[in-house]
Amino acid sequence: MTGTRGYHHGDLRRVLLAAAVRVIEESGPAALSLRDLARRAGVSHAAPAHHFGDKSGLLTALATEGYRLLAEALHAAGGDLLDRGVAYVGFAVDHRAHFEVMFRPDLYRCDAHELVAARQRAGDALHSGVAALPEGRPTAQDPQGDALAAWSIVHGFATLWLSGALPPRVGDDPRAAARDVIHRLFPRP
Amino acid sequence: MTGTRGYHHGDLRRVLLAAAVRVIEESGPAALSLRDLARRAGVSHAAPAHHFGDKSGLLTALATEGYRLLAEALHAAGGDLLDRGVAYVGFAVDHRAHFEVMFRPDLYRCDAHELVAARQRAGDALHSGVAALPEGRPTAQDPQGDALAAWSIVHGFATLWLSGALPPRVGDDPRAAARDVIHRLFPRP
DNA sequence: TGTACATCAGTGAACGCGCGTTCACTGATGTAC
DNA sequence: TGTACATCAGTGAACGCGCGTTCACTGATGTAC
Repeated sequence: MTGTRGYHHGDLRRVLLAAAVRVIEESGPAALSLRDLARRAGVSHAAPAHHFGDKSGLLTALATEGYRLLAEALHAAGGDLLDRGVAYVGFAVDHRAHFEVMFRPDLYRCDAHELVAARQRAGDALHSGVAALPEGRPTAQDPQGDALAAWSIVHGFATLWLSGALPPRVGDDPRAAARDVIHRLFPRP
Repeated sequence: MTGTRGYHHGDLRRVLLAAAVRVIEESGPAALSLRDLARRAGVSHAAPAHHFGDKSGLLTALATEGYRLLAEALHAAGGDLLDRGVAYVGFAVDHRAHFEVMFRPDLYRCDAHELVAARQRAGDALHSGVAALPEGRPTAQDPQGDALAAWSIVHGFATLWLSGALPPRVGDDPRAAARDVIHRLFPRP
């Protein structure tokens, strides 16, 4: 809050996570170092270890936060599958650092309790959208197959968008472009 | 060929690239170091610089090789879009190190001449599959939209598969699972 | 209201490590004559 | 067939750097009495 701070930072954990997001957005997770984060937070280089133990502890916290944010975003999008798909892409674009770390299980501890729970909740939100598809569709007898196809197409679009591999023709509105792509998988009558 | 080698290695460039593939498959591109590659090749640590200049030079060569292999794989799959999609996923699974580097443009020099050419050829192979779709389809008036959707769904499936995010239920045959997923995007009459 | 004490967050010096890069060198190979 | 020379691939010692980790410490905060 105030410019000067005392011996105790007060909010260091949150500040370190925010700094990590900034670093990853700029240079990717490989460029992350605890010393650099401490420098950015204006704190001694040994301080981060107090909160996260080590680097993979910090990334575990970041991935957990990411799964929570994703679950929230999916729920906020409502029950329609198309909207949920767009929300998935929107999450990836708005939180690219979280998104990138979440799908790099080698970077963090995948079996951490809080992380497992958050991931489960996000997965449920993903699947319950497919259950809401109109009945009488050709593939209605295999909703899990539909869920996998839906996940693939939104995840692929988001990944390609973030890597900058898409041609300029696609435009600069990821949500609109994603909506069109998803619509081809689940056409409306 | 023989166990002993003289002062000159003879095939160091190729051996270094192969070692890089192994390292990336084991630990990801972040774990790559020129000194480690030299060690694995049984060569002094300064030798790699002779062939690649620096690390991003080596990764540029690796990405270029990747785009060449992808273009080959797509052409070898024939003209059918479904088969090309399956081939894309097969390439990603069989050459995960190449695949991973190719879509991390921050790791290499994207404007290198050979790389640009190879990427162009792979992109053409991807698009010409969509052109071969049967006419009279609902979205036939927008083949570029179809191409983007197809690319998204195969890229997403491949990425999810490689990251280990897919549930066990999907099985252990990525090509078969990919075929089913792509089929939902382009159903056969 | 005041004092004593436990707890916790952050400090700063020290360590060893692997890395990339540089540079003068040396051994092997090929070519010209 | 032999010699001289240019070229190139690989060597090995040296450098400085940023990193993670450890550890005894110190300052701030909260609680018990």
